[in-house]
Amino acid sequence: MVTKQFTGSPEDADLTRADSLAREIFSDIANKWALLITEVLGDRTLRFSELRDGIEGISHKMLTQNLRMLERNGLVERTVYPTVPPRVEYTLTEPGHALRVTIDGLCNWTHQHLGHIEDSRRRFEAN
Amino acid sequence: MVTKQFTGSPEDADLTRADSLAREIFSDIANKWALLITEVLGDRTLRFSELRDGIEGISHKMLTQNLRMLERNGLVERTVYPTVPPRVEYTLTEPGHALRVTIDGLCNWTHQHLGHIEDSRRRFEAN
DNA sequence: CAGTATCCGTGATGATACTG
DNA sequence: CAGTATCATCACGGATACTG
Repeated sequence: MVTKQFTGSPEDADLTRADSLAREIFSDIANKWALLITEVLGDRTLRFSELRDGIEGISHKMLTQNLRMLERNGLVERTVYPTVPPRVEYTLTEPGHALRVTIDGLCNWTHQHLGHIEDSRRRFEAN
Repeated sequence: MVTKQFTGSPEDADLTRADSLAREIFSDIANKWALLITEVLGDRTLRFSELRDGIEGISHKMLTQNLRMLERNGLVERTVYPTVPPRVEYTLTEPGHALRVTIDGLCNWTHQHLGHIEDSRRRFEAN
C-alpha cells in the first residue's frame, strides 16, 4: 500500500523501500496535470501542440515537464520524427493505459457527484 | 468530462459551467494529500491526531487545510465532541467512500507497476 | 514545431506561537 | 487535543526569449 505503516518486522527494510518508492510514484502521478495529460491522451496519438491545445490552462513548461516525468516513469512513449520542422508524437504505453482506466473512474466520480458537492459547498458556506 | 472541449453549441453555457466546476473539483481532489487522507480514512473513524500520525510527512497545517476542503466538498464528515480536551472525529461520507474506491485503484496500479516503473527509470537515466 | 533556458512573482508549505 | 494565525522561505509555475 501507498499508505503502509512501519511494523518493525524483519522484512521492513524492503517493505519501506518499496513503500517509499510507491509514495514517490504516487506523488508524481497524483497531480492534476499528469492525470489530465493521461486522460486526454486516451488511446490517441497526439503531438505536443495538440496536447497543449487539448488541455485548457496548461503552460508550455508544465506540459513539457509532466511529459518528461510520464516518459521517465514509462507511462508515455515519445516518438521523434527527424523532419523539419520536427514532429513529436506522444502515446500511452500499456501501464499508461492501465492508469488511464483508474483516472476514468476519477472523472466519472467527479461528474456523478457534481450535484452533491455543489449542495455541500452551499451548506458549508452558510455555516 | 473533466476534459470536455468547447463546441459552440447552444447548451454550452451550462456545459462549460458544469465543466469548469468539474475541473475545479478535480483540481481540489487530485492532489496527493487529499487522496492520501481519503485512502487512510478508509472505513474507519479517526481523530485529527490519528490522521496526522497515519500519514507520514503531512504537516499539521496541510492536514487541517485538506480536511476542511474535503469537508466543504462533502467527502468527509467532521464530528466535534465538546469535551475538554476536545475530541474531533473524521469519517468518510458516501461520496467519500465512492471516491476511495477509485483511489484504491490508483494504489493498486502503483504497486502492480512498481517494477515496470523502476526499469523504465533506469533506461531513461541511461539515455 | 518542439524544446531548453532564464528570469521572476506568488502561492503553497512548514515552523512557530497562541487560543479555547 | 484541535484549531487558527502569522511569518519566512522556497519551489512551482508563467512569461519570454532563444536554438535546432
